[in-house]
Order: sequence, then C-alpha cells, then structure tokens
Amino acid sequence: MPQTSIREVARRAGVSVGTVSNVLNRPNIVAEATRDRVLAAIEELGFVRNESARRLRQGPDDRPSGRARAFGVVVEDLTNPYASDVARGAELAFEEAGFETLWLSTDHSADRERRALELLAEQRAAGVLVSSVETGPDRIARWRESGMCVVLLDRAGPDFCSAQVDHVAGGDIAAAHLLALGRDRMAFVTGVPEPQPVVERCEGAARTLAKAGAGELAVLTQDALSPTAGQRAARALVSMSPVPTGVFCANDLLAIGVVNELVRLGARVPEDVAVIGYDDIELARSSAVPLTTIRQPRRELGWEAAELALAETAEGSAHEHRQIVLRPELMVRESA
Amino acid sequence: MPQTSIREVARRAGVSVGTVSNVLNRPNIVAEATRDRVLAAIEELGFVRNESARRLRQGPDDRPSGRARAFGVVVEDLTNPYASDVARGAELAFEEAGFETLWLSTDHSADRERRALELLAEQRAAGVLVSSVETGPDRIARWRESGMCVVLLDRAGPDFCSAQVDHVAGGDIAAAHLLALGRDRMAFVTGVPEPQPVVERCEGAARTLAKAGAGELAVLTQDALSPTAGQRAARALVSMSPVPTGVFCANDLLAIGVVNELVRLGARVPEDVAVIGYDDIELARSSAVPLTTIRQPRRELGWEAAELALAETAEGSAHEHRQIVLRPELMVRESA
DNA sequence: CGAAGATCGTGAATCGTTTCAAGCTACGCT
DNA sequence: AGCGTAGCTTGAAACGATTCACGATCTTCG
Repeated sequence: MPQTSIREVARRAGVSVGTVSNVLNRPNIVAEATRDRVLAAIEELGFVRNESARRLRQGPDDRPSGRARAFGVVVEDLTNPYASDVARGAELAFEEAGFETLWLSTDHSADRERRALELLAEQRAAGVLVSSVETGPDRIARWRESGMCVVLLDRAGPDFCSAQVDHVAGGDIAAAHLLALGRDRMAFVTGVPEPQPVVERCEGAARTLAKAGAGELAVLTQDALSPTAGQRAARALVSMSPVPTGVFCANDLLAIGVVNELVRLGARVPEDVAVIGYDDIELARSSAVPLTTIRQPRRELGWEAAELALAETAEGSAHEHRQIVLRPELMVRESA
Repeated sequence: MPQTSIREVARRAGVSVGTVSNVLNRPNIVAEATRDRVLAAIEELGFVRNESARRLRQGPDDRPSGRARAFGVVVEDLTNPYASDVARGAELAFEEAGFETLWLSTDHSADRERRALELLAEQRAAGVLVSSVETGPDRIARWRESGMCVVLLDRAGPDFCSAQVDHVAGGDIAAAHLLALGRDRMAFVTGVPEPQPVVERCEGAARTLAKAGAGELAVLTQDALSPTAGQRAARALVSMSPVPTGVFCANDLLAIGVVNELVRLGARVPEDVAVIGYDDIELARSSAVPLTTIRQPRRELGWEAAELALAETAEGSAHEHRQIVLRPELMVRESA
C-alpha cells in the first residue's frame, strides 16, 4: 500500500514537487519536455491525486480555504422516481458548472437527515439542496454560518432560497377539471407519512370545491403512497354511499392502483368514476386507462434549485434570497 | 468566513488542541470537567470537523494513511428503481458497518463512469461496487493497486469478488413456465442499450426452447426498456403471423406496456397471449392484469455485494475472491 | 558586451487534524 | 520524605498537495 504521493512522482521524474503540482493544475506553464516526463512518471507509478490534501490546502492565501467543488442533494427517498428525477436535474446543472453532486436520502428519519447534513458540512461541501427538513432552524443556521449555502426543495422559508412547485395550484387545477366534468362528489386519496406538498394539494382542491359551492372533499388516508395502497383505497371508495364521481389522488402510483382496482371491481373509468393523479410518471401515459394527471416539472425543479445554489455561492454576501415557484400543468388523458 | 478550527476551540476552552481532538475521538479518556468545557466551546463557536484534514492525517503511524470510511456504488441509472433498490440494500449493509455510501450513476456514459471511479479514488474511498463496467481492466487494476477494493455487481470477472443474479436461470425459468402452459410460439421483447444481464436472460430462454425442441425465439428489440417501448412492441407483436402465444419481456416496465397495449388492441391476456416480465417491481402486482414475473432479490443483491466488499477490506491481502450467485424466483400471478 | 526580460523550476510554508512520547499533578504506600 | 503510579494534558511532528516569492537559464537588443 505505498500511497504514491506527489513527492515520489517528483523524484521519479527528476523534478520538484512544485512542478508536479503545476503539471496537474496549470499544465501550460510547464515546458513540454518536463511535462511529458512528469506525466510519464504519473502513469508508471499509477499516481492518483489525494483529494483530501488538495482541499485542505486550497485557494490563494487570502481566500477561505478548502470548500469542495461539490453540492449535496438531500431527499427523503431516492428509490422514489420523483426524488431521483429532481436530483438528476440538479446534477445536470451542477455538472455543467463543474461541481460534483452527492445524492443522499434520509428515508424519513430525522437522524439520518442530521447525519447527512453533518456529513456535507464535514466534507465542506459548497452547499446543499434539501427537501426533507425535520431539523430545527438553529442547526441549519449553524451549518450555513459555517459557509454552506442551503436551498430548500419543495419547501419555502423566509431566510432561504427555495424552488418549489405550487402544489396549492396543482390541487386547484385538478379539482377545477373534475368540476368542469360535472363531478362534484369528490374524494381525495392520500397516504401517510404525508409530505407537506401533498397537504397543500389537498388544500387547493378543498378550497376550489368550497369556492364553487360544491360538497365537502372526502379524504381517504391510506398507509402508503403506493399502488397497493391505491387498490385498498378503491375498495373503500366503492363501499361509500354515495360513491364519489371524481377522485383526486395524491400521486400517480396511488392513482394507478385506484384505477386498476376500480376496473377490476366493475366500475368504468372515467364514465362512473373519474380519476386524476399527480406527478405524470412515465407509467401514467401507458397504464390500462391512460391517466389524467398533474405534471410536475421535476428535472426543471432540480435544475432551478441548483442554479439558485450556484448563484448564492457565487454572489457571496451580496446575495439576496429568491423564491422560485413553478406551476404544474394538467395533462388530460382518458381517466378524467 | 473564519473557518472555525480545532485551534480556536482549544483557545476558547483553555486547553491544547490535542485535548480537543481527544474529546472528539476518545471522550472517555478526558476528565469530565474538561470535556464539558470543550463541548461548550464547540457549541458556542459552531465548530464542525474538517473531514479532509482528518482523513489526511490518519491511522497509527505505520498503517497506510487516509482511507475514507466510505464506499461508492456506481450504477448505470439511479432513476431506475432496480438500481436504486440495489444501492439501498448496499447502503444498509455499509451503514451497519459504520461506512458512508456514495451513490453515483453513469447514465450509460463511459466518460461519466471513468469520472465516477476517479472521484472515488481521489477521495480514497475504501472500495466500490460497480455494475457498469466499460472501463478497461488495466485502469481498474490501477485503482485497485491504489488500495480500493472493487466488487462487481451483476457482472462476473475472474479477479474480482462479484455478486450477481443468475440471469440465464431466470430466462430458463420464464421459458419453462411458458412452455408448461403450452405456449411454444414465443417472443422475447427487449430494448437498447441492452445490458449484459438482459442478453443472458434471452440466452437462457432460447436455450430452454431449443432443448425442448420448440420453435425459434423471436426477438423484438425496441429503443428503450420502458412502458412506452412496450406499447410499441405490442403493436409489432399483433402484426406478426402467426402471433406469438407467449411473450417474455426483458423487464417489468416493458411487460406492463406490452400487456396494457395488448388489452387495448383487443387481445386477451393470458388467454390469447401469455406475458411474463422480469424484476417484480411493485407495480407488477397491481397492474390491470397482475403480472407474472421473475423476482430478483434486489436489496439482497446489494447487501451481499456490500458484505463482500467489507470482507475484502477487512481481510486485506489474505483475501480470496468470492463469487456470489443469487437465484431469481418465479412469481405466478395472472398474466401467464 | 551587458542589462533587461522572458521562461521555467524550486522549496519552504501552509491548510486542520490526529497521534504519541513526554510532562505534570495528586494520591497512596512504605 | 521519597517513590511509584494512575490519570490527564501537552505540544510537536506528521499527512499530501498547493502556492508564491525567488533563483537559475536563456533571449533579445541597444
């Protein structure tokens, strides 16, 4: 395990360590012959830069030392395609700006969230996009003080940059569409743990119903936001009296489960029950009854959040926090 | 940005830097009063350990210095639920052993793959699980020389530990099941870019067909492994003559698209065409026609790979490479 | 021919943390 | 009192890469 260091490369090439470093960082100021000799030595020894050492001693002597060229993206569950698409969008923006992206998921544990942010702080990441925020504001303030910029994903906060989708508007759009189809006995299907955005979708829908003078929005809460939970919800729906004529689901996975089980139980979609989902995952387009749904600009969300983080990093203390709100979009297919 | 360092904490608490370090790493050898004073100072100054410096100076003076307590998981596409489940399984094992996990995806780019592995090498990660391997063996050998252990995911290699699912057996199981149902006009639906495992599933199925003396396996290659690609495949299937009676799909997403479109086009599943998928994603269970599919032990795969990596790291040079092969399992539902 | 640039290389200082040998106290024992 | 010991603390030496003020050559031109 002889950690090949820059020093051994220098010895092998018959130059000083400073020159090796120059070959690595400003190849153009080194004479070609020397450069080739150094590169050859690097190749022969299989030298790989030690990023820790590099970060430790960094920046011209006045600048604060040692920020990594990396951002973290902390979300609740990376196995959820919504989250991984947002992360991917962010990664694209960061990559373009020459930054690495660290994907971290908290799996709904406050402990893991704290751990993830602590990790990023210890790594001296340039900043972080967080969607899951269980941590108290004091602790966040502290990380920020230590120089890491924090952008909220899908949440808002007075002292933060944030990028979010207008979920209230999404709920409104969905409910208005169902009302326009004459479906005024409406149910909202959701599952726990219920993320804030889902709560807002429900509010938006409820408000629109109230404004239109239609009946109450019946809320069915399942134990997850998954297709199988949707199937259970469908069974509950058909046993209600009267059976709702419009169903708005907290996400597409639920909606797909609801539609499949409704069809299975003999209800026609959308004739008997109109169903509308949320997210526009790829499957929505190609399920048995193509799903009408609310499309969220997912990659764009991640991309915009990343741009905010990059701006905040670049602008330094002159920075003013900005809140970006993206509007979701109704995709009309066949289920409603 | 005054990077609060251990030195300032020491000054504030009126102790030496060595003592602060001891509070951080071996709290029990420090007198309680001192420890409290140091902890208070840390709290007041908002001190966060600099992980780069820590890693740089590490290990008792003989051991090779500076391996991070982190492993990388490099897969092709983290937005694919299969990959993220494998990664999650690995993360669980690593977490239990006190290691961090870095998720990296290559998005089918050899460049990004090289970048990802280079990144891990530069970070001095303890090791890496890779499923995407476009990189030549010489370069891998080099990383390994530099002390990083490499475990192959879903691939095998003579000089590596590896964990994989027996895809040939998976193809065999699927084809045998369809044969047992009397479906001997069989098609295989796949998409490009076609991962090695998919190629093996196809081989397994073809071999089983040949052994049974049934007809050729017709192969339909689409431009992706997605539901919409599946829909296109379905349209191609019904225009074949004779129309195949059994369809084996490279993954469940394709299969769901195939089933939905077949139903839409008026074919009955499984009466007219039996369809079998691969992966057993959650949706397979709850699609319009619950999907018969081959279940892969995904988290377990990640977990086992992680255990191999941990073992290799622990055993050092005494280590002997092991190949783990997990067997997939037939899940009979309604589509076949 | 000699001074002024231009072009390259050098090597010591530095980043923040951990480790370890050595030092310091307070205490118990003879 | 003298000595040993246990319990804490100290301070300096690493770790590996980067930077920067200086040298050392080599060109160019009055």
